[in-house]
Amino acid sequence: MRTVSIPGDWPTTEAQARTIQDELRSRVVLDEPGPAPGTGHVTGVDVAYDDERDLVAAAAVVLDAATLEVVEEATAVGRVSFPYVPGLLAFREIPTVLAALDSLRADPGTVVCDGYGRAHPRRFGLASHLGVLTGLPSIGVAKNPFTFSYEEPGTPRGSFSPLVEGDEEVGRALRTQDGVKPVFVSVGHRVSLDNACAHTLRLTPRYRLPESTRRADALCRRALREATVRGLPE
DNA sequence: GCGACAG
DNA sequence: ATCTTGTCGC
Repeated sequence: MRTVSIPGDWPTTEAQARTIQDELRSRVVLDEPGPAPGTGHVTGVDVAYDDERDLVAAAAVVLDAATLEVVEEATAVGRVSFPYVPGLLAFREIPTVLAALDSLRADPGTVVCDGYGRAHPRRFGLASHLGVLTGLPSIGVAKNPFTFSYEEPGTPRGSFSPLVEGDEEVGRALRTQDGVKPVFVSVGHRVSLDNACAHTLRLTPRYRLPESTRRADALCRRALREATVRGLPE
């Protein structure tokens, strides 16, 4: 497990963080379809917190996109780098997630985030931010619609409806299991919305949430427990 | 001004 | 996210 510190130039205020989002947003690539779903690698990333001890643990789990078998795992722990503010989640998660991704030997392929990409107040959620910083194709799969609205998709798995703000489509509410609450898919970087949904469906043969995020969730919690016991150096 | 609000 | 018991179901 790698240990990371907060970058020296990390934003301190919400205003600074929003300015960074506004600057980086222009680097998002939206006109690439991305890797064909079911080929290559897919990497789930997730983060767990211990606010008491000011600790954050991240995990990156690389899966074979065809078989969903684990190819490689990596974790990192550090100090919490930003408070939770809706719309600024990325500043809380990114340093540790990047460290976990960096310590991977395998090609991450497409990165699947637990949160949003384009479905964001400034169209630059965690998945977009991570995509721009790494250059990797990325998508966001969130458990909640946040401030966006949607019509209930049909009951069968695979049904979807647009996730909208006003008349702008920012993502999709996608049913990944029959009759189960949909997940909210949005594009991060270098992946089309159609392919983002296709990836999500391939990653959900059995459960509501993608195998990638389920694996990453379990792993970062384990990493947090170990870090809590051992503590962080210095 | 008040409430809502990814994780 | 995290705090938390039991409970229903495969």
